Amino acid sequence: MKLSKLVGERIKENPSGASLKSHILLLRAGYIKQVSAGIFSLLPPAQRVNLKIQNIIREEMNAIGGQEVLFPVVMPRELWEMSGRYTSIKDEMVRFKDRTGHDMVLGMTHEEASVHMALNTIKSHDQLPFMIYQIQTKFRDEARPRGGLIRVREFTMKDAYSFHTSQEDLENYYKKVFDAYVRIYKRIGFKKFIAVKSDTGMMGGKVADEFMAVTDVGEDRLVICPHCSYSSNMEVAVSVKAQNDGQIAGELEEVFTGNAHTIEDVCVLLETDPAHTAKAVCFKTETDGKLVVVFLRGDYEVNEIKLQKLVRSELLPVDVEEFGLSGGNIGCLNLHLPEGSYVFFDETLKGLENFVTGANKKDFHLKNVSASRDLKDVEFVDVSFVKEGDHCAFCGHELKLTRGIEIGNIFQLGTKYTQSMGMKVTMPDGTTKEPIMGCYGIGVGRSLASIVEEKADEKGLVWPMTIAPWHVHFCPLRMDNENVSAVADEIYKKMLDACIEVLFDDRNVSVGIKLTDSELMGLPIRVIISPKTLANGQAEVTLRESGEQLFINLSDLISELKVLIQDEIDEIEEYAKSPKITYSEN
RNA sequence: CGAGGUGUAGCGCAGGGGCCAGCGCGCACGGUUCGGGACCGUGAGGCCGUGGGUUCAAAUCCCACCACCUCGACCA
Repeated sequence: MKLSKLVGERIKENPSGASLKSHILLLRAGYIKQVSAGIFSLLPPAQRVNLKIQNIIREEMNAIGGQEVLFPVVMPRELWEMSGRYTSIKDEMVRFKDRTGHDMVLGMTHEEASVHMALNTIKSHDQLPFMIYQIQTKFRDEARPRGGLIRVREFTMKDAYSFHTSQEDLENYYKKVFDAYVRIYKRIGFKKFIAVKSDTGMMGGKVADEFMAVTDVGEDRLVICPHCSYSSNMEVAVSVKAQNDGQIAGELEEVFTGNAHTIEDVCVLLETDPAHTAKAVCFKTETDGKLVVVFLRGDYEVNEIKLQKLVRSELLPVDVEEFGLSGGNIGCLNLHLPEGSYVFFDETLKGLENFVTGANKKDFHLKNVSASRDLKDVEFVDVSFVKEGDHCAFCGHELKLTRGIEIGNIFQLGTKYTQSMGMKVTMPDGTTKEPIMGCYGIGVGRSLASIVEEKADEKGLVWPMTIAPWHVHFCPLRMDNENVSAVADEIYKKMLDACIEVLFDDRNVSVGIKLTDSELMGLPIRVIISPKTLANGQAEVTLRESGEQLFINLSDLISELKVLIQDEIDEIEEYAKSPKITYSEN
């Protein structure tokens, strides 16, 4: 490809409104162009990366028996009503009417379509297990797209669906997919990625793992044990909470605290610290409007996802006065709640002595409360977030908190969709059974952006050889020089003949522009010729990632480049074969 | 959906009732340079986000809307 004809432009100044490295560099290097909020066009270089990532995914999916299919983007309402998701999913799904007035939706995931494909065509246990997958555009009307390709509304996703006759068979296959995912991310070039336990959310099902590109700019908070294999999304992470010190409490005492309602104010007033308070956090259930009160140690936060599982409902904010409570003075003793209310005591209160809590009376708090004395009959549950300093629930080591971008996920779905859509297969004993499903997603564009986050430097993009849009950036300096331009044309032709993927900067522009553009675009190998190098019959070869520079005789250039390219690819493939990340039950 | 912000040339921005709407980069043409975003000259490029109002006069003031960005809520 000749750079003079490449669609897109390199820009010098940082685009306004972009703050993430991947967003800024992909814009500046001419890889992406925004069309609307969360909607982007991929320019030729980005599409080449996109296709290479897709091919890696395709190879690994095929290698574990996946059958590639293509589901429709537009689906009728009825298909989504079969699973109940036409109503359970809200504004995130785009709906519209076709010309006859029929309700249609844009596909944001394809569980329904995958069951539909198998429905009535798969009839016997003998045809299971199988896995079908597609690589296709999804549209999710995200409330707030952000970060360039990190969080978008329209995106390319690989989604796969497997069908099994037993939970055991699903679990075995699930591990295979897990390993395939590890290989995929390694082949793409990721070094900093991990698998974490996650919430199953609207997909339903029990077990779910997410693959995370570890980065400070990630949207998800992660909990990792540096000692054992435990790693989890903060949403569902468990831990041994910070120890309570067990100091002896004195007599219960009611104290006037007036306008001090927040934990901070109360602590200042009573000269204590948040770790010696029990705060109340209140919600209302979405389903039936019941009050939910959670007590937890003042320095912890409520994990609403854990809480939602306990009350089996979404949670809404609540005005506690409406339930006759005194906001800011709710405490865990002598609490009188309306019939049917939920009250939970978080495990952070277990063993807590000598603490402060609301007195359930306007303007008053209780001092010297003791869990062992005053909360004797209480059952403690885990509804709090893991906090810095907590310890691993499995090995006791201190946990680390970090952040990540979700670049893929795998779910054990169960029978939610086969059951609701009536898919059954005949078993050997003549009975029928609803197949048990797994589903497995990878965000292609998000993976592309995440690898940029991991590898790009202050000069620009840095592509791993396996997904680079072109392997070689051929950059002759002084194209006004007749010798240079003649030799350049010749070398370019030889590169093409040798099937080297090359971007040829054929422009007659200044050296600075050529060099900075090449660094910005991030191709792994840069080949320079100039009057200087030609005087020695050489080309200068620079490796983008390491900056390593070598001079190669023109006569050996093509063969040397092929070796450099192949070595780099081999190294990544070799790395992909040794999975350091393995599936863990915890 | 909540809070804040921004819309002026392809990009980054200035101008905030009155003359012809500007600067830098980029683009086109000519010339000189050229191994780290060179320089000189000439030129093209604007519904000042949209609609309504105030005024003799609006890019500028007022109202509404739209779009986009940031933070939060939400997120298979």
